[in-house]
Amino acid sequence: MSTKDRKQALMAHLKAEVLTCGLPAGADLDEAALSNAFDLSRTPVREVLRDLEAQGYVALRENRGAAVADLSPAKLRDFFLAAPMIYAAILRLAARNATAKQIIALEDAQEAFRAALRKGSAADKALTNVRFHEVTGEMAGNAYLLPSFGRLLIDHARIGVTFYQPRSETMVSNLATASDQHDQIIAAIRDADEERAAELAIAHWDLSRGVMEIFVMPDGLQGSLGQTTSA
Amino acid sequence: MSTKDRKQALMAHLKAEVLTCGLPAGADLDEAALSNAFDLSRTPVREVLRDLEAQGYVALRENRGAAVADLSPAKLRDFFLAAPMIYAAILRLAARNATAKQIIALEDAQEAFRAALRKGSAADKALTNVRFHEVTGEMAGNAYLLPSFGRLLIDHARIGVTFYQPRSETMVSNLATASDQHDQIIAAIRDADEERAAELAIAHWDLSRGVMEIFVMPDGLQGSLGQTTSA
DNA sequence: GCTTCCCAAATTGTATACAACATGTATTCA
DNA sequence: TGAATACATGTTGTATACAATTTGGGAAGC
Repeated sequence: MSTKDRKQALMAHLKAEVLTCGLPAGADLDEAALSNAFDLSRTPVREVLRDLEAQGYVALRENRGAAVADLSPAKLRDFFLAAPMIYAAILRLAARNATAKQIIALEDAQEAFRAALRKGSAADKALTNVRFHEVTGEMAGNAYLLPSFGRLLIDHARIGVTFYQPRSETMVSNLATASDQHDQIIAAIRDADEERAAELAIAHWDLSRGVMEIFVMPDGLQGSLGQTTSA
Repeated sequence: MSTKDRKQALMAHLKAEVLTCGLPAGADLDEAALSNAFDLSRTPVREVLRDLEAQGYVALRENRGAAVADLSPAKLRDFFLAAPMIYAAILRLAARNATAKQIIALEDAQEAFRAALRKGSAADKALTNVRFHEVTGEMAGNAYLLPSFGRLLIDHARIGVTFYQPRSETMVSNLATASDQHDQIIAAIRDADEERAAELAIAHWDLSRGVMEIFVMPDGLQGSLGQTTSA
């Protein structure tokens, strides 16, 4: 296994851990630990961390190492503002530009997502969902939109981790709806129907927004004031 | 002068050179040369180059060093597609969120731009113009839009270098119009008039588009077919 | 004369040693 | 007892040495 492979393995590992909140927002990353865990010297490890910072996965603090990018309320607000516009633009361009090979890749991604829904872990669901949207980004292929889209996908996945651990009937049905929307998105792209693709982007994102609202504003706990027992 | 300062100097130098096309698109960057020019070892130089890649200034090719990011026709097309949407969103958010201090910074940037128009070099004009728009980006302050906006600004500056070396009456008048639009943008932001700010974004960008069309499709050369003398 | 292959030189990528900085602890003095 | 400072420890940033890969030129073969 060459150093290049180990470097890519480190990259993939950290990406997956961040996306699935295996490494929660704000978690410190130790260069030395990563070095010997992946059998690399600190130099390439630091390069990987810089790359991940560029893509929005981690934050580097001067003389104080790397940490998983945080998700402050202010950042969530930014997310809600930017996501619909960017996503609609991405799907519109995807419908305009997708190649036959890319459409097959999208169908494959959707198949993997469905498989994860049936029998995968929460992490599998989050990662396969991200993969589906990444393919739409590749279809759009706009060098100026992709950096923003990538960052949206990262935090979309992290917020949605709750989504993929369905605790309520509503969430189970939301997951099924999301999968259906993926199918409709594929159809719109195959038909090169830009308007429909843009509409579906908004709809798909509205669904996620509902989930996120549950995440931010969960149902109040049962019980009277003064009760302090847990379970 | 500490190493940190020299590192920042290298960063600033390369950014300015790329923005003003002192280093043209595609130009190779030599790590070793930069190292002893700025009295740094190759390690921090490489880190700077990676940062610049993340921001869209340069491209790193596997085992073949860094080069100034190119400006292919395909990328220009991406630019024309994404710029109006992103820029309108940025100015809309700027009008919504700008603080008093930021408005002063924007006025200062505009003053510097005007000064450059009067008696600055083409590079000064390009850099002060970029600075003006960077301030609007800071005002918008949206973590998801800024990466895209930054890349647009880089290539906007590079395409516009021709713009800031006015060779024709049309271009001189365009420059004056651009400056006027900056003033109107400041006013819209000060009034927190989002709609007006978004309109001005489109108008300001349409002006630039005209310049770029001249850039891409200049007037045909005079002279008959078969002439081969130059000057 | 042209192509192909191989080697040398240069450049990029990695490892390690060293320097600078930050953090936590213990000791000392008020 | 409390606070402040000095020091020890660990972590980050930089320099340099080394390995691997690319590139250009020259010699050999067709």
